[in-house]
Amino acid sequence: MTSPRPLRADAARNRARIMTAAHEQITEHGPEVSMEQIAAAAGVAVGTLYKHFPNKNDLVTAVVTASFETLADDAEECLQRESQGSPAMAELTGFLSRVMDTVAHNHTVKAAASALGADHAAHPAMQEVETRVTQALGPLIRTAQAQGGLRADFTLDDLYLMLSTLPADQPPTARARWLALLLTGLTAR
Amino acid sequence: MTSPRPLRADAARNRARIMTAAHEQITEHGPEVSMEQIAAAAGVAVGTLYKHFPNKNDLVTAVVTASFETLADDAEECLQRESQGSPAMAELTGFLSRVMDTVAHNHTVKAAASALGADHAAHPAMQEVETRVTQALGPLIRTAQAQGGLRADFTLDDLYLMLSTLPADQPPTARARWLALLLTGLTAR
DNA sequence: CTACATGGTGAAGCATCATTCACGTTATGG
DNA sequence: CCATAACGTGAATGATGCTTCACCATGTAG
Repeated sequence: MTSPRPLRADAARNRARIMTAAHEQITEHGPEVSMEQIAAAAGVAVGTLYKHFPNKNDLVTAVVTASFETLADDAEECLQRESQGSPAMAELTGFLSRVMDTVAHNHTVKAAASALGADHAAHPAMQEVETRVTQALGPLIRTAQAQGGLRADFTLDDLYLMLSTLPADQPPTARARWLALLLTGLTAR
Repeated sequence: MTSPRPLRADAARNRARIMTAAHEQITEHGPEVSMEQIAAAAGVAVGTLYKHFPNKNDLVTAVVTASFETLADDAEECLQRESQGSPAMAELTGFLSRVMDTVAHNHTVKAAASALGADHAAHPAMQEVETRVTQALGPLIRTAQAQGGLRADFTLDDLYLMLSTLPADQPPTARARWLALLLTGLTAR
């Protein structure tokens, strides 16, 4: 269903190079890097990019979706640790804090984080990964509330809201302060 | 010091038209509107824009700085009302709330709000207006703390930080929720 | 009323980009 | 080793946008 033909050897290699290069370039310069620049970084010609992706938007989406998985992995590890005795609230704040710091110098994850909670109706791949995040973070939130660390009315949407407003271009001290202020509001009384 | 020559009549008229049109266009479409579009909206030719502003950036800055004044006015009115008996904390939250809602459909004020607290070393005009905001909001913060509504360690920089991370592209309910969560954290215990 | 500085015009110059395509290359099955 | 489908190439195309400039128009001082 996915692959009628196995994809030629060099084609597969180039595709991987393109993904890697695109990821690096977008991470560093944001989604507005030119196709030329991505091609150069990948060591291929522009035309090759279009042999693998119909247009720039699809390439960017592919890259963002892929690094989206990073977030899902992190979230699942949080749930994992929680099941081994770590306090749920600590895992949640750790997650938030890590994402915030990553987003500060990683445009790809920044795009991924602000895509969370948005309706990516068009991109089923994103839909799937978001489900992973949801299934990890949802239980974590409920546990944190049961354990009494997190205010009872806090929802997953609230978390996504926070992720979408992370102060990416602030200095580390300001970011830390931002998180601290918010956390005060999230703590159960 | 400011005007060696009084500026010709039609020139003054056009300058005003340009500012108005630029403001409207930037407010609606963001700072990335083309000079062509601004010129069209102002009813002048592109070249005329450059007779009044050396380049696009300077025009945008002028517009943003001007609508910056809106924020300063609002802040000063808050201080005014406070001095007439209104609770300082209420004025602060009102200010935050109004700015948040404005920013949601006004790209100009959005730019102005996120410029607050940044070091606009190059633009003395912005510097001045920021001083107005600072001198209105600073006392308001201190009063709110003295009256016991605002947490004691809250600073002006914190407020600027919040203003720079306002959730502009979220629906009204999400925005309200965001503010509510935040305010819980800002309230004195 | 006139001279001319000041202001206005918009086509043209440049850059930057995304995207295409006619053509050359190469992996791979037979 | 060959045939050929798959792949790679990069100059060309067309869109968009900022900025400039040679020329025209007009407000205004005298």
